[in-house]
Order: sequence, then C-alpha cells, then structure tokens
Amino acid sequence: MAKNLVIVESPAKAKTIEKYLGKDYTVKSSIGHIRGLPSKNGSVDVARDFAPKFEVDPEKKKVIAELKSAAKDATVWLASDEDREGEAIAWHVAEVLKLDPKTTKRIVFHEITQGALDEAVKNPRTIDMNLVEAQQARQSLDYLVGFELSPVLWRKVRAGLSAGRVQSVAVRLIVEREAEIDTHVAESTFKLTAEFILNDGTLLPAISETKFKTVEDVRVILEAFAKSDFTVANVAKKPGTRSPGAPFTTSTLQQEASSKLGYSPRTTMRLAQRLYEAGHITYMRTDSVNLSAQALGAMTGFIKEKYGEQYHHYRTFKSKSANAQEAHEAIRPTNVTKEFVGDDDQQVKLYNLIWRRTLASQMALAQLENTTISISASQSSEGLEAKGQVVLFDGFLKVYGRGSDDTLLPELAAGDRLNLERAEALESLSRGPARYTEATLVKKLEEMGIGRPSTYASTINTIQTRGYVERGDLEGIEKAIQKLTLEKGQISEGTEKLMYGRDSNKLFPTDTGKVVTDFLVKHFGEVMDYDFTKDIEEELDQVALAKKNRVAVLHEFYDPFHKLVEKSADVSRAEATQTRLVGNDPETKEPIYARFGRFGPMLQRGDTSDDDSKKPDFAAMPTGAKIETVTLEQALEMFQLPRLIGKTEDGQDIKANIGRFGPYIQVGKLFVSIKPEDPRSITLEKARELYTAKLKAEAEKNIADFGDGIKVLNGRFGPYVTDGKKNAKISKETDPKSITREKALELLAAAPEKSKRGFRRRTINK
DNA sequence: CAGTGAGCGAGCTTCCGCTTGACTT
Repeated sequence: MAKNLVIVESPAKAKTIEKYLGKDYTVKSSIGHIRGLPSKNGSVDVARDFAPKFEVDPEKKKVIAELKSAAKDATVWLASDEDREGEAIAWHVAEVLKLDPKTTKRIVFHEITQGALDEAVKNPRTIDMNLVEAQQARQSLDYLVGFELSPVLWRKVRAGLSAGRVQSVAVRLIVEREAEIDTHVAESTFKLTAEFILNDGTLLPAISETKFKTVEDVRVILEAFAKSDFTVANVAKKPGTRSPGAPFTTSTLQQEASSKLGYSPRTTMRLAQRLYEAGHITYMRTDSVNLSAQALGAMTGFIKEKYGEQYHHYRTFKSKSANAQEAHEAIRPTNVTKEFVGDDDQQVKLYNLIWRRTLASQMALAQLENTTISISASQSSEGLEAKGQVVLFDGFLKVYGRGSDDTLLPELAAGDRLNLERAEALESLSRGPARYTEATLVKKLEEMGIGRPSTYASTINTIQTRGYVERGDLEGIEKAIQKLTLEKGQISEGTEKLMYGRDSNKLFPTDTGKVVTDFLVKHFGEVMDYDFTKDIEEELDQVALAKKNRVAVLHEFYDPFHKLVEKSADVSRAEATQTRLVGNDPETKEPIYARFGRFGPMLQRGDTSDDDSKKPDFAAMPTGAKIETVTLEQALEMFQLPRLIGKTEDGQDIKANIGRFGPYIQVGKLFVSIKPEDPRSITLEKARELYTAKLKAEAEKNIADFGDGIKVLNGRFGPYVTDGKKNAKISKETDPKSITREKALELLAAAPEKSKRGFRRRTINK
C-alpha cells in the first residue's frame, strides 16, 4: 500500500504524474466535480444564507468508493487544478473523504515535469476557503438565474424553455446580429479595375483606391481614360513584416479548426480529447497561451536544428481573455519532434494544426516587401495602382499561414509608358455585418469573458436543442448589377448577375429565440446585459480575496433579481407572445390575433373563455408574413383553409392546405406537394394533374422488394437501397433493376453509418 | 439527404462548470 495518495481531476493526467512521483505515491482522479447542486427546486436555500445542498453525482459513486479505499492509511494530497473550480473540487473531495480541509495537503503545479512536481510536493498548502466560497457563489448564482428564470418562460412563452447567464446572452448576440443584418441597407458603389499590356505581352492588373458612388462618376473617368496616355508616376517599395499568432487556447483552436479544417467546435473537442488521452497534446480545455519552460527549450532546439538558427525567435504571449484562469498551459504537442500523429485522418489534421501553430509561435517574423506602382492618366486626375508583395524571408510562414502567394510585379520605373488593354467599372453592394458561425460565436463569448473553455461547445449545443438558434444556409437573391467596360476606346454598358445575401453554415435566430430574447431583455435587463458576467466576476474576485463575503454578494444580486421575477407575473401572456389584434372577422365579429404560438407565429380567431363552450380557431401564418405586418385580408384567407377543391376522377375529395413544408393537396392519406401553387387559388384541373403525377411517381418508387424491409427505391436523388435504417447509393453505371438481394445486402454493409450527432443544417427561409 | 403534412386549451420542463465514457438525442 502506497503511503501517499495524490488526487487530480483528469485520469490521463493521473497516469502521467504517477511516472514522475515514484513508488511511494498512488495517483487517482476525481474525474471532474464529484458533487453538485441537483437539478431540482430548492438546491440553494435562499432563506438560510443561500446554503447550497450538495448531492453526490450518482455517476461518481464508484469513483468516490475508489478514492475512499485508496485514501485509507495514506496521506492525501489534493492536486486539482489551480483555479476556482479546481479549489472547489479539492474541497468537495476533502468533505466526502472526511478529511479536514484545514490540514489536508493541497498542491498545485502548472506543468508536468520532474522539477515542477518536486517543487509542488515540497510546498504544500491547505485549501483556500475563500476561493471555495467564490466558487459556491458563482454556482449558486447560476443556479438561481437558471431555475428562477426558466419557469417564467414556461408560464409566459412555452413549456420546456430555458434561460441562463451564458446561454441567454449567446442567443441575444445572434438575435441582435440578425436584426442588424435585417436593417442593413445595401449601398451601391463602383470599383474600377484596369489591365495594362506590357511590351512582352504580359498583363499588369491595377485598381483604383477610390470607391465611386454613382455610375455617372465612373463613366466620366472611363471616358477620360479612353483618351488618355498612361505613365508610371512612381514605384514605391516598402518593407513589411508579419508575426505569428499565439499558441492555441480552446477557443482559438475551435476557430482555426473551423476555418481551416471545417470542424465544428464539438468535433474539434472530441478529436482533441483523443489526442490528449493518447498523450500527444497537452490539455485541451484551457484559456492560457503560456508554454512551459521545458516545451520552449525543446522547441528552440528543434527549430534551430530543423530550420536553422535564423528561423528561431523566442516569444511569450499574454492572454487577452477577460476572465482567463490560466490553470493549464496552452494547447501544444507534447513531443515537438513529431509532426504527424493520430489514429485517423481527422486527428492527424488537427494534431498537425496544433503542431504548426505552436512551432510558428516560436519562429521568426516573416519579412516582406510591398511594392506599389502608381499609374497616372493624362486626361484624368484619377490614378491607378498596381500592388505586389514578395516574401523576402518566410520565417514562421514556413510552417503556418498561407504559403508563398507572391504577387511579383514587373520591373518598371517612373516615366515608363503603359498601354491600357481594358478597364472595367463593376457595381458592388455593401453587405451587412457577418452572421456568427459556431466558432466565431465562441470567439465572441470568450472576448466578452462569458462561459469557460469546458462549456463553449455545450453552450452552442444547448441554444440549438432549445430551438433558439438554427444552423443553416441562406440561398440569397439574384441581383442585377451594372458593369461598364472600356475596350479599344469604346465604352460598353451592361449588367451582370450577382447572388446577394447568400450565406452558408451560419447561426440564425428562430422566432422562439427572438421572442424569448425580447422578453428577457425587457424584463430582466441586468442578467441580459453583456457586462453582467464581467461585473459578477469582479464581485467573485472580491470574495476570493476575502474582501466581500459570499452571502453579501448573493444578496446584492438576488434580492433585486427575485423582485423582477415576482413582478414578471404581471406581464400578460399576450405581451410575452407579442400578440397583436389584426382586426375582426366581418362575419362572426370575432377578433383575429396574430401571435407567437407553440410552433412559431400563428393566427387565432376568437378569444379563450373560461367555460369550454367555445374554443378559438387557429390558422397558419401566410408564407413570409410577420406578426407585426400581417393584414386582416391575409388572415381571413388563411382561415378559409383547408379548402375543398373538388373530387378526383374516381370521386375522392381533394383538399388543399398549407403545412409545415409548404402548400399541399390531400387525397385520402396521400399528400402531394403543390409548390409553388397556392392552395387558395389552385384549379381542380391542376390539382388532378399533380395528383396523377404523384400516383405515377409512387408506382415507380418501388423497384424491388426483397422482404425484411430491404428494398430498392427510386428517391429524390435517384435509385437507392434501403433496409429501413440505412440507405446505400446505387452507382450510375448499375441498372437498379439488376440488383439482387445479395448485391443489396452488400451495398448496405458498405454504406456509411447514418450521422446521428450534431444538428442538421437547413435552408433558412427569410 | 432518400419525404415530410399538427398543433397552440396545459404541467413535471430548467442553470454553469469540471471530467469521461456510454450511447440511441
């Protein structure tokens, strides 16, 4: 039996440390927190100084039993991370193992090296109870916000919704960004470009720095250009440098993996976890940009040997994040000499990205030369510029950043004559602010100091599962833009088509997200304030320094907050659901409302009454209509649906309506999409035609049926094999009719598993 | 990816943060 038990948070870390500490030490892990506030009412007793009622996490019972038995007759060293949460974990472990927090040894270390561990063991302290108090204040506050605010939403908006210090602000960011985009007015400007032909036949592209406001402005310039001689006015060469970014934190890794590899934050974290467990990288949930002395030393040697002395540049970085706790190092390779490591292609790519980023952070600046050739026209004061850039010394670019995309300009001198080949003025439309991606939202939250590295990915998840936010694509609309071309002294004018407003894989707020955000901002402004977390962090720091106590800080927040919760009972459901009286039905005289319902915006005719005698009617919103603007006329039309169009040739009723997926007609149990026809105006003839076509398609759908649910079908994307769960594509060369049962099973076995994780992207209708 | 098609009038929902498996989301 070992005489000493060291308890850390992570099992992977435990394994590594055991090697350094020798046979007198056993190292075990708590696997994160072991106790918490249970997800039910009353976990924080407000009346008794906000006393938290902790409960052991049922999943941790086994871990605790192991820790208890290992702690018997051993000296326990609490070695959880050196931050607020880590200190709380140490305290909970002490409590559960019935150790005295005042005397139990508490150690911390920032890197896993012999030296750092020896040093830590030599200097044990005890649990910092002030820090533990600060953690409990944080935890209680989050619990109170979540468990008092969410029920308000259930009552006022819809059951099952949630609100929280982090998630509600994340949703707010997306809602407000979308509003900015909606109010953005596309501004038109013209950009002028030109090409000069040199004596050796090569083309020199040049641009004008000026953005022209109107087509007249550019026409005047092009007319002058048509009559002009062009001369090189000046050639300016300026040196420039580029410097590498800091080593990865959780947030920057998620961003780079998203933009360079197309991984979602969730995928990135899953892959990083594997790399960490295999010992290839340091811990992946961190907000620190620090590299250990040992790592820096290894990298210095590696860079000098592999690339040469001149490529090395020692650098340290400082964290920019508002509430960085810096309990870990930056994310870096554990062995810098390994360039490619990982179990699969995805892991290898992520590892290599980390390897390159870390290495680059200790490499020399890139030295550049920027060249600008200014060109003047004899008949116009409007000049043109040709710009080039050459990398003189690549430095860190050797491993990170774009490769050599040099634009080398021809050797020209002031006074040289140039021949204009063509010039072009193209209209461009300004774009609104960019929508967030999952990764850029994480970046924004981190900058604002909201959320922690261990929760970014799950926050992104939560706001989608709650239906506040959707990840999707926007098709955009085609716009005609003006184009003027000057060629051979002639100006021609025409238009070109441009897709405007197209977007892909971005976060969009749903109606629920908008309604909930509006409600929370209006009635719980403080919690929704972008600085709320920052302000709370300052208070928590005061608790950690024993300048304030937990109870006082919680009262300061909770007392006014709880009053708002009580006051919110007065807010009518109508207000919360943004109900608007559209008008009265001219026949029944009943009021017609537009409001936000369980499944989004909707129409309601009639009031709810206490007795059950009369229930209101409901109807869907017309496509594209909004609660604020829908007219009585439009609303009345919607109450006409479903509409009986007539009968099929064999005498069945044909009904038309608008459903979740657009307009359709229904015959018996068969639904037929009639997009883009309108159910209110579609003719019987057209409806019959679509119905017959659908019958034919249905008949052709089944190519073969082998029993056991194994079928060859004709789908939207051509023929395929299915077993009810999985689908397999049939290649174009194969005749689907020739497929046998054996062949079908073979195809199914080879088909990839259905992706079940993550959220499916959809096309957003705006 | 492989085809969908209502309901709003009824309850058991919900926080953030630490860490891994187990897993039908």
